[in-house]
Amino acid sequence: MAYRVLIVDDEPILTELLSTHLQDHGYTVSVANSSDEALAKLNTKPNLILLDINMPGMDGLELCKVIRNHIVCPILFLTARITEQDKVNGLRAGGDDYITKPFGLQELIARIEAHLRRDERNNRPPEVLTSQGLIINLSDRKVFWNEQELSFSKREFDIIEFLSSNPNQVFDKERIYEAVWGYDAEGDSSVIKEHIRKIRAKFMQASGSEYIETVWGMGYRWKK
Amino acid sequence: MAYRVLIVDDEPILTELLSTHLQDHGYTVSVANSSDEALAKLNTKPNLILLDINMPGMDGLELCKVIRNHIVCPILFLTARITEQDKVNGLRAGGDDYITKPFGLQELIARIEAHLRRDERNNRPPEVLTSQGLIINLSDRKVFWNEQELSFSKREFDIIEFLSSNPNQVFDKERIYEAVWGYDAEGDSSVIKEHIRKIRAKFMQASGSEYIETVWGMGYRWKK
DNA sequence: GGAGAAAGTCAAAATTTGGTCAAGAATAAA
DNA sequence: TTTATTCTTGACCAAATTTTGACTTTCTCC
Repeated sequence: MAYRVLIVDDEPILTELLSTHLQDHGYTVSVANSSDEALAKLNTKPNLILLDINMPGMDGLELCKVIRNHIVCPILFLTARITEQDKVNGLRAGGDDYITKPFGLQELIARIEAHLRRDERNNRPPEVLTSQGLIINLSDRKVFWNEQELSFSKREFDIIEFLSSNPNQVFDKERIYEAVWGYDAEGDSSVIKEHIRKIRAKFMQASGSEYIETVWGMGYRWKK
Repeated sequence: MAYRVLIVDDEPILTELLSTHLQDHGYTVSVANSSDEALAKLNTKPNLILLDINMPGMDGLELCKVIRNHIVCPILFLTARITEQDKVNGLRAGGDDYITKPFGLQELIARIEAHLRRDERNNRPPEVLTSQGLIINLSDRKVFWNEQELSFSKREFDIIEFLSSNPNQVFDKERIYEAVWGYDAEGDSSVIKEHIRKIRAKFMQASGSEYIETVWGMGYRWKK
């Protein structure tokens, strides 16, 4: 899905140029040539906003504060001024970065990408990032080994989730059973060894590592 | 030291019954027949709270939230209701477990013990640091001599845990056996000398020190 | 020093535990 | 419905641990 960028600047020549360039790089672009227009176009829910500081009427700093009341996304100021005081004002207003005119289009793209990446990371659901290469995304319930996605059944993922969220701690089968099946579940906690076997097999095939360690007589632990 | 349990229920017959039963099992019990009384009795610093959900005035869920602002300990709800929604509400309010009326006293004791055990484990200081170089990590159940990890079986570790947590104190074999195997375990406490031998051998090989000292005719002590 | 009790040693037996497998039961998908 | 997937169970094996008992050593006290 393409990222949406909102460009706010009162110089049509510049906005046209930027718009074309960003579209060439795969972005979906909205353009606003005034503050009012910008506010009206917030409903496009941009992933990132490029904002000119010098505009007639409500200027970029003011606009930035207003925008912040509505949505959370990276806001990059486009500006000619670049005093220390300007930076402070911009950050106070809720901006994320400055790009001084004139700027290279390459640089602009690079900055935009950097901010989108960071934003994505911040808003990303909590992940357990274990040893390099392995990503366990708890809210999507997905596991990646490098680029490859490993598929686990519900119970399997539940066990992985519980153990990997408490790395290095040993949990006996009763405790795991209680955590995954529910404290009031009835049944034999020996099912766990079967699930553990399946989990290990999948990890082993993909990554060559088992991740779950047996502590004899005690239970299992997630080896980080 | 006996665990302290606070029972909060507006039915005197029930609280009386529970109180007696828990006392028989060695617990120190406080009883509150109302929410107000319960709050007043928090200063007994209970290790665990049994809380009736259905009470006049502030109900158990509300009370639970309030209690959570004061102390951290397992809170078990006593309840007749048991819908899925109730569980969610209870957990949201900060409860740890549900026990539905009517319940067996056996089960109650078992649940209480399970929670106390877990609580103790979670609140345990992460590691015992004995003489330089030796690290005994109780929650991970790992022992390090400098960088090297020493491996111990369950019983071995349990013995090390018990002794090293009470350094310099002498315990006779009966006492150690009771602490590690359980007060109601049957068997010959002479097994201990064999385990001690194994433990000593492992420590000796790695560190050149035995750590466990024999006090002739008395028992063993952890030499710090 | 010697008797007797307590602790240490050792190897083998007994038990417990975890891993594996196959098949049946339950659940979800088509 | 059929089909496929997942979950659970029980049996079996292998490995690791725990216990046992016979034996030796060490210590204490007379």
